[in-house]
Amino acid sequence: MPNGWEDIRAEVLRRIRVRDWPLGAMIPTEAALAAEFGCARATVNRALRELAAAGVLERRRKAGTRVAALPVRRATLEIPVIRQEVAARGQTYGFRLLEQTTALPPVPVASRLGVAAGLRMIYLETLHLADGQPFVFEARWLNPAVLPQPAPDFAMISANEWLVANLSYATGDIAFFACPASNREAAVMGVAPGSALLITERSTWGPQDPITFVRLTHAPGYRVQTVV
Amino acid sequence: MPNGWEDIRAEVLRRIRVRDWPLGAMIPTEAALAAEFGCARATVNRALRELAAAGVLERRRKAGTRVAALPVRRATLEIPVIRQEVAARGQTYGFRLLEQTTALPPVPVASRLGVAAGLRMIYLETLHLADGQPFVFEARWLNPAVLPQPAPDFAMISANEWLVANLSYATGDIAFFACPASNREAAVMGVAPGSALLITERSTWGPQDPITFVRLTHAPGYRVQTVV
DNA sequence: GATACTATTATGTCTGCACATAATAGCGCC
DNA sequence: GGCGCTATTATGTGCAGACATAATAGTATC
Repeated sequence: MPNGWEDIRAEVLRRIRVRDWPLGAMIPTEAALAAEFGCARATVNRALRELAAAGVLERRRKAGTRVAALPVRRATLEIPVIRQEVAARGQTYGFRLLEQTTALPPVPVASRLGVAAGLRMIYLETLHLADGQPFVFEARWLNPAVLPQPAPDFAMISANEWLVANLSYATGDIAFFACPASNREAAVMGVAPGSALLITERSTWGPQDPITFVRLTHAPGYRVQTVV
Repeated sequence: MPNGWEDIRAEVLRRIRVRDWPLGAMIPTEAALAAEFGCARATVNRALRELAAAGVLERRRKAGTRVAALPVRRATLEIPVIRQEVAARGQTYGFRLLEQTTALPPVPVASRLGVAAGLRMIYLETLHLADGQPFVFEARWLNPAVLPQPAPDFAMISANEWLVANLSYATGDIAFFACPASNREAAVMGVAPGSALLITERSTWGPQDPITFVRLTHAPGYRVQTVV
């Protein structure tokens, strides 16, 4: 009886699930659905737009709306600041700045970020601790141009957190993969060399400039968890 | 000049980035912004709603809209059918059904899915191939109640694909983690035991019943890639 | 038959208005 | 001061109508 956009979204989803509208099939126009449900076209539009954003429908002007033929699942990850992640587990957070230098980044890092070949960048190694145990090993290349003068003291506030608080809303990409622990990683994390570790790599760009490339080595057993 | 909702979204984002509106600060009301930009409140609403969905703003009725204090990055992963993933790399896809039995699932699987303790489920092992090389090893527990009669032949169509095509739009959760290759995984994937492998685990529920739990073991070097 | 233009059509967006809803702020009362 | 009710307010949603836009389908032309 209440025909809000969420009701319409639910009804459309139901018809897809019970194969009233099979995969790949066209569905009625917005105007037709609005007439059927007794609501404004804007309301149907809102419902269908949400479903299209979720990957359930495919819409094209003039062509109409069809049920996605091979639905692509879209999962959303939430990537909090590491301190928050540790706190959310009920553990106490700490970190140690292991190294800070300025150097030429390796070619893969420079090309990934798209910085000039000869640009010297800040290199930071930070170990994040949960209840005193190694939690994440952060190896970061940072574009010095994005830092204010004087530069923040990354021994006091972790680079991870400073960047989120001061250069947020940048764009970037993220990758996850598994990697055997290098000797350095093994020593820092306190695991055997060759152990299977989950790695997160992130590249981040600001409005104009590249900002940072970071490789996070997670402690064994770490899971990236998602709710669809 | 054109003050569409995307222009307003861009302008709001710009003001946040340049700290016109600092992290955690309240921003003007929809009505005020509509007056400033010379557009309808609905247009401002659309822009702010999108930014709230992206995690940039936090909105509460009556309380108003504020810039998120500690922005949580939200990354969206697209999880295609394995066949499509292989095809997208320009490789030829193939798969082999290694095993199909009916058995009691291990307790962790049963409890994760929330099925009755004594329910026998279908167990499938499928090896997905890219250009003939092992790409993903799929170990799946499947609720027999969701299958039609007669059951599909999972040697002809992979369980992965049949489920997407026939039981799509279910909900579930996804986890990624790194794991050393077991002897079985090492043998199937053709790698050394103990190699670092990326594992994906997915649990899926339909409207009423649990559907499936699947563990995907990815070939070495596999990356889960995201664009924010 | 091939190509270029045009009409049609479904979605995309905007406006201006209205009412619903949730949560705060203020008031009165004890 | 502390409690509970009420008024206010910002967002959430809805409607009807309008125009914009993109893409198809059809038509005219060569």
